[in-house]
Amino acid sequence: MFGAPQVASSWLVCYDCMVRNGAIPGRPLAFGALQPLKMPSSLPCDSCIGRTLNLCRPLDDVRLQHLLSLGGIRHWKRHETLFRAGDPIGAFFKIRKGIVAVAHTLDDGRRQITALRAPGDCVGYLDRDGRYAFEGQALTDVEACAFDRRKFDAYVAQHPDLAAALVEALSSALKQSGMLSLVLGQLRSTERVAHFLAEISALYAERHVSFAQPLTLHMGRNEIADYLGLTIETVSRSIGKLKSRNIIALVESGEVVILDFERLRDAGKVTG
Amino acid sequence: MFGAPQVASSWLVCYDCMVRNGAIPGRPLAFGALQPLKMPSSLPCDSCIGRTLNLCRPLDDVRLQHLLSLGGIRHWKRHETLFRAGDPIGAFFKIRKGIVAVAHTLDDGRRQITALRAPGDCVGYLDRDGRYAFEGQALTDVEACAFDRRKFDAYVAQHPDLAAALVEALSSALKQSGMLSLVLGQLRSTERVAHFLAEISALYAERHVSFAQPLTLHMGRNEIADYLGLTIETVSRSIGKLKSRNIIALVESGEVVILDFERLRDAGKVTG
DNA sequence: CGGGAACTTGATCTCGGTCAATATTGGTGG
DNA sequence: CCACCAATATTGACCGAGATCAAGTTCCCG
Repeated sequence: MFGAPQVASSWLVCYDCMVRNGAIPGRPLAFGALQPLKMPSSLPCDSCIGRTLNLCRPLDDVRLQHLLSLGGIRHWKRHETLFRAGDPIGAFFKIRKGIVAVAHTLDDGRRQITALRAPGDCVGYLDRDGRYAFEGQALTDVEACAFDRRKFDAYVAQHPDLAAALVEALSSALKQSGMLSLVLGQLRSTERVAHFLAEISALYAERHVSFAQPLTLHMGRNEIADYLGLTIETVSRSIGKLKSRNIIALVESGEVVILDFERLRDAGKVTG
Repeated sequence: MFGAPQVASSWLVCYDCMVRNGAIPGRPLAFGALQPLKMPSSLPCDSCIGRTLNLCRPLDDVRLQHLLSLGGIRHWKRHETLFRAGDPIGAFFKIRKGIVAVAHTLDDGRRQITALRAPGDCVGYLDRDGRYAFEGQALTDVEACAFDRRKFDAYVAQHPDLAAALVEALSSALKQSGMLSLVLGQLRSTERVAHFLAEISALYAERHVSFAQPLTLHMGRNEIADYLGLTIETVSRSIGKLKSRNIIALVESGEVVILDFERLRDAGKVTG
């Protein structure tokens, strides 16, 4: 998908940069103004950082030297942990493939997923006294660039365009987080589930995780429940209600077909 | 005393900068390393911007010229609106005095306060298509620096230290927002109220809004309810429970005395 | 097939919402 | 300073959405 893995001098471009340039999954990429980046494929591409800044452009030698020292690409399997709340911060991550849940767990086991992050997003940036404020868990198999936090911060300090992109990313995350508070504080169970389905659908389409119906949720009922502040039983029942109203349908293997997008958005109230 | 024209060259320092330098309310300030800033008192001080960057230092002439064009200080009374969700973004605000609620209201009237902002914090930065994503309402009389958003963004682009501070501020806000999601999604009513009281107490102490017991909440029951995703009756009952457990006490005029900070934190679960 | 995990469905209970009745506070004018 | 009234807070009775507990059912993978 990113071109053949040619060890030492291949293309290496972020998923979201790819998307921005009109890539169609399974088809060869046409990058227009972009030029090939000469660097090992196991290292973060300029666009991985650049998108943290919405930039996608060739490297000069100096910048390349910096990049080589920042970090590299890593992989996680579904349900594995990228980082744990309270652990000393080592790296922060820019997702290339897969979905990551940012969550927090109470002593008694209650757990709240506070955000879902898709390709192009960053996770693991928030800290408290040098430790992760939340935990990051892979909801699917995940590929991400792992940046050494201190080196990255130093790098950002020298590249104002990167800082601007970081501000943009954080703003977007903060807006989404506020919307989640609205959902958790004000919506009824079925409204929450409807909102979730609409949100997931829009997110996956935007980030090219899933491209069409039927929609693969990539989340079990317990994960949906932890995201929406409900129990798995209530999630199941709410899905049942939406199904009986002919707003959605469940296809074999648990995938979801949205039959009436208009009414789904309507049932979800929050349009954000 | 010295006959100097006070109008155009008075001190002007952010509340939080003041606090950082050990100011005691009602007492003359002792600023230590700080030097007086020469600028009209109706304009934002360097530290208003600088703190957006944790800086507090004298201006050079060039920087002053920029500052003069960015915006000025404005005032709002309790319950007035700083900005409305959906309105085109004009300014963003750095609070000097008072408390601001960031909120979102659904068509049917349900309302969620998604954040509380105190002196030193910024509000009105989040947008959606050039419009405010949330509304900002004064919970007390408020004094804030209003910055023209476009000019400010341009200014930030030229001052990397400012961008870094903005990243810091947004990170902090995002962390708090995640904690609110945890509260709204997982805590029971009395736990939420306990958490709220502990949070408010810490916030006010840290930002020198209130300095001691009894604690003035600056929020009515309906505002607490909108923040915690509860009803005013439930808030009232939860306060009653904490009172009957001798964790808090209510003094005349509705102020709160925290009798047992340990048990209050404990009842609030989330320590963030 | 068989067995375990995930999902659905049903019965019951409980917390918090709703509706309603006071009680208290705060502001205004006499 | 007090009387009055509106706004806000407390308290009570009742109800319902969603949690909890408990079976079933389907799906998946060896």
